[in-house]
Amino acid sequence: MASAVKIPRPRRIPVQVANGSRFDRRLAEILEHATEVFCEKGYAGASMRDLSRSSGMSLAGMYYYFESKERLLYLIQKHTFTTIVERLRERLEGVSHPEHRIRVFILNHLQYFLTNQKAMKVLSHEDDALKNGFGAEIATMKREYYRICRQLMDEFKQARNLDFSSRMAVLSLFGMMNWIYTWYNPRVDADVAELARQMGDILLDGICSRPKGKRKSHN
Amino acid sequence: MASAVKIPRPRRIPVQVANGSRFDRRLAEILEHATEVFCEKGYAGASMRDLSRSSGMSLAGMYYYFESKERLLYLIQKHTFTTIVERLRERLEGVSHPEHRIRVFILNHLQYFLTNQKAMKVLSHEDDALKNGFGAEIATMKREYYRICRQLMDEFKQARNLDFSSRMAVLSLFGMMNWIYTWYNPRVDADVAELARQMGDILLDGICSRPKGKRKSHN
DNA sequence: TTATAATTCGAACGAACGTTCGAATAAGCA
DNA sequence: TGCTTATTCGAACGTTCGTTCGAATTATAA
Repeated sequence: MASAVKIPRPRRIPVQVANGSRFDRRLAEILEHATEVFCEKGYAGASMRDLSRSSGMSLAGMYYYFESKERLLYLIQKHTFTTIVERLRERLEGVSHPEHRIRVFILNHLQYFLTNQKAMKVLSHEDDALKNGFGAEIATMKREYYRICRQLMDEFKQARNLDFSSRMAVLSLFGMMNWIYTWYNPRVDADVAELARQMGDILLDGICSRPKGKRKSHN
Repeated sequence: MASAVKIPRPRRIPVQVANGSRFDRRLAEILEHATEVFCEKGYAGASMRDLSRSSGMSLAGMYYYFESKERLLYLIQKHTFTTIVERLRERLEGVSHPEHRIRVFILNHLQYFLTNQKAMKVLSHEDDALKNGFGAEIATMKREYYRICRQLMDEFKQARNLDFSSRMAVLSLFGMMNWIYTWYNPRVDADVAELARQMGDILLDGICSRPKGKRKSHN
């Protein structure tokens, strides 16, 4: 028998093996806890030791599930984004009225934002923490999400024969919605549906009151 | 002659001695460069070595001007806030028409935001990086700024006999305005004055279309 | 010039960082 | 039961972190 020769282990092949495997479930748990910590301390401010403590796993053990802290953030952001876009597509399916479609968009965004407040804060707050490859993919998803909203806005504009900057309207809407994590307090503020309605009102009435070719004077 | 006895130096008394002294000017320079670095890397992500490199001063030399990295962030945020509120007060002085007063607020905010984009990003992005004492003071200034805007909104509401949530209106407005640092591109987007006008239109028309006691139906 | 105060810096401190390694344990299947 | 693979971990790695110290340098005023 030959003396024991060290065979190099094939490390870290998995990353996403089966669907709902033990590995996947544990990884999902870690992502959930990590999201909370990233939300509280920010990406750079959260140490791997913080993250391991929060999910009750040893520091070294974490690296069995992902190869770096950056990759962990990437996994969180990707999962968050994928989910929100997926839900949006489902909800838009049966709705054809342009105004309703925008209202569906707003409701979906706010609903997801408020039930996954931590994840969304991480997503909107740490959007430039990822370098090169990772960052580019997330940025693409973000652009796609913007594109969807922009298209809804254009359809609305055309249907009503209105004249306003879709870009401004979409970006203002995102601003209103994404800022919510800084102030929302369930004991003071209305529920999601009412909030979505109010923001929809502000936006839609705001852009509606300037019909094509006319300019309201402000004196 | 007595042997040389070390007299403990009175370290770090200054912090803000005279107005426009050499010390103050150099400190202002450091703050300016540090703002840029904080903006790019975030508070936690920017190291004291990054900060010292950016202002061309040695690492140790920085500590002559402030006693900790946290205090440096505090100085930046305080200066930014003080300036923006100061300018706002000046500009509101001669204006009495409620709608105009809100438009002045928006213009002032956006103007300061776009000319001091970096500082404002640091201000809105790192608002929970400061601990306890420092954080509390900045939070107070923020509340005061919110209060001013809220009051303008209430006056407008009363003057026009409207019915809407001032809180929602103010926070939506802040959202629209503060989100701007994520998208503004001077080569694509309108100038500040036009931008302020458009955001003012969206907000004011949006909240105006629901007169007291009435509810527009959305079908 | 000389004495004093203001400013700057190289070098180092201990602590915390992200990551790695090989051994130890648990799970799954024969 | 044993064998194999999947999972977990303590201990350590080299680096970088924020901060400090005392000495060196520069400005100020006599």
